[in-house]
Amino acid sequence: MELKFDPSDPKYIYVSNAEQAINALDELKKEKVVGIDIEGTELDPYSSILLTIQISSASISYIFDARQLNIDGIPELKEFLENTNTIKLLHNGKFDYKHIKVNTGIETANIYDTMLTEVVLNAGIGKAYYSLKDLAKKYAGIDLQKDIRESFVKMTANSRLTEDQLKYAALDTLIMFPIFEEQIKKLNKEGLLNVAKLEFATTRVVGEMELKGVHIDIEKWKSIIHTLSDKRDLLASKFQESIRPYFQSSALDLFGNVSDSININSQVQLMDLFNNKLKLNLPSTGDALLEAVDHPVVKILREYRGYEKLVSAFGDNLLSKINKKTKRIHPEFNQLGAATGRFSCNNPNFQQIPRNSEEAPFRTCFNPEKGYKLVTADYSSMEMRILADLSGDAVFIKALTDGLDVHSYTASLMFNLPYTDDFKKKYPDKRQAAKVIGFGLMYGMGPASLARQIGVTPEEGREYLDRYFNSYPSVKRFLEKMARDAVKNGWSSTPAGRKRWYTTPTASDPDYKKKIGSIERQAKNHPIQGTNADAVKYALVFLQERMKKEKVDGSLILTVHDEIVSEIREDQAADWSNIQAEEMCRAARLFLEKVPVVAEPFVGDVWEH
DNA sequence: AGAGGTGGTG
DNA sequence: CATGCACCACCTCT
Repeated sequence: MELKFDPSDPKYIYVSNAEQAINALDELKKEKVVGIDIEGTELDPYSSILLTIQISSASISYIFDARQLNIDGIPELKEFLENTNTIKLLHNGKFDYKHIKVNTGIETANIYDTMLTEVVLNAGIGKAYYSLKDLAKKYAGIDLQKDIRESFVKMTANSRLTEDQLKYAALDTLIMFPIFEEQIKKLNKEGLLNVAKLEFATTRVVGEMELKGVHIDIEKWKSIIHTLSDKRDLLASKFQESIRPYFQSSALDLFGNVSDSININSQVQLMDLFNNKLKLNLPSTGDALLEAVDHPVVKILREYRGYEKLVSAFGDNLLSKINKKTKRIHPEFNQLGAATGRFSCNNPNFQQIPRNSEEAPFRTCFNPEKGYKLVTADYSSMEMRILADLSGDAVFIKALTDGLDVHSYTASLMFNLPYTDDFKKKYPDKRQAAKVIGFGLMYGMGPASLARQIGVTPEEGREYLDRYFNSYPSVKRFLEKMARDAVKNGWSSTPAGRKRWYTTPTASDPDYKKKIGSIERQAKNHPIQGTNADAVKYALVFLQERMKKEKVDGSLILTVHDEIVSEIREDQAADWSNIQAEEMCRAARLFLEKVPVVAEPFVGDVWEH
């Protein structure tokens, strides 16, 4: 591969007035592909000063000084960045998209993202080697020096950029060309071009979602946490009292209070208490085990843990994430957070906020801005529908098409009972067993854990599985084929073409069977979970386009695996809720043709459904 | 700093 | 022989 630039002395032109900008854009308009990067003073787009926008051809980078230029007075720049003709190479384009949008209002379009591409090309393997520095090394053999990046933090609205800073800024755009060339070849070879395009389209939507953030009722949140932490503290004291007899010393602390005998949060100290003092002989302190232990100390601990979990994981920390400028929380969405193609979320993780309960109605604290509503829609039993469709099982599909209560119907097949409207009431245990299998199979569950969950012997668990598979023979064939192919090929794929790779163990590996088993389970799950993810991503893209087209005053704000939440102006919310469900179904139907797809919309003043 | 345990979500 | 997918946050301990 031939480089069109000198990594040690990259060519650039510094652009600081309108005339230079227009000349630069005239040159750039001739290119089919450009590289784009920004430099700013901070990671948070709302508090960062945008210093430069670098746009480059394969050989020269134009460094637009965003502080010197009156960007509103150069409509050519907006036209260029928003055009859909020029391919814009970016690395983690979501970041640049957000900074450019907040600082200039420009919505960068037609993104090719070198980072997302690398993750798509390596899903399931080689975790966390996706920085621009890694890719420069891997694809062009170039060592990028990143230490200059820190110097941008100290910049102000007036300070001059140094030669070193400008060269660094230029190189970050130029370096993406050789990476792009090589990645495109791989995308084509692996049939991943369409998946990559889906990710590129999604990344702008995710950028907008992160910029919008989520509104929170701070007082309500504080009040819930306050109540929960009081209860927790009370239980902690009760715990210490109840174990004191087992400890000899009751030392006083500096303030004359009786000090705690053990740290209630330490599993080491709990194990000592359980086994040496209480003689309970427990292998661990997990709740699944403690559930079956009939001892007052254990009962208090379990109750304590319930509150401790909520207070520590969802307490004050979440409030510290409220953005000073926007007064909203801006969680970070990683659109390729899971090897299956699913999103993950952090800072904070909105995908693990507890579901509303009487005592801890956390989700009701997330509400719309005044004059707006939250519109929530989730796919109904999506993964089950995917399994039915992909396996092509005629009986399973018919049950879904006829709108039956699938778990009851499955149980009726398994146990040779008539399917009736009151089946759930008449045979709750049988229905429950069918339900557990229905879900467990999608994770590659075996007879032992099935038996554990429904409280039967392993032999009976095996029999239940057989009965299930006899009812839906194609499901069995489908899952086994997924497992077999993944072990044979070293990868699995969703119908959309999204791949996940596996590191197959060598025959001499002592854990060979265990590892193969793990691959088989992952491969059974991947097309199911991955297709759900593919559908949600298409839905996000469709929804964003539709919102713009219909001039709806609102934003997408959250996605939680099979759910999408938007914040919509009051008078438009009802209509939009139907559109949202409709677009989600349209997205899913790209992959599911044999089963009906259902998305249930809900309009409300808080996050719930 | 990183691992392991525990537990919240879909 | 063992055998449930995908995450992230907080805690303790080394």
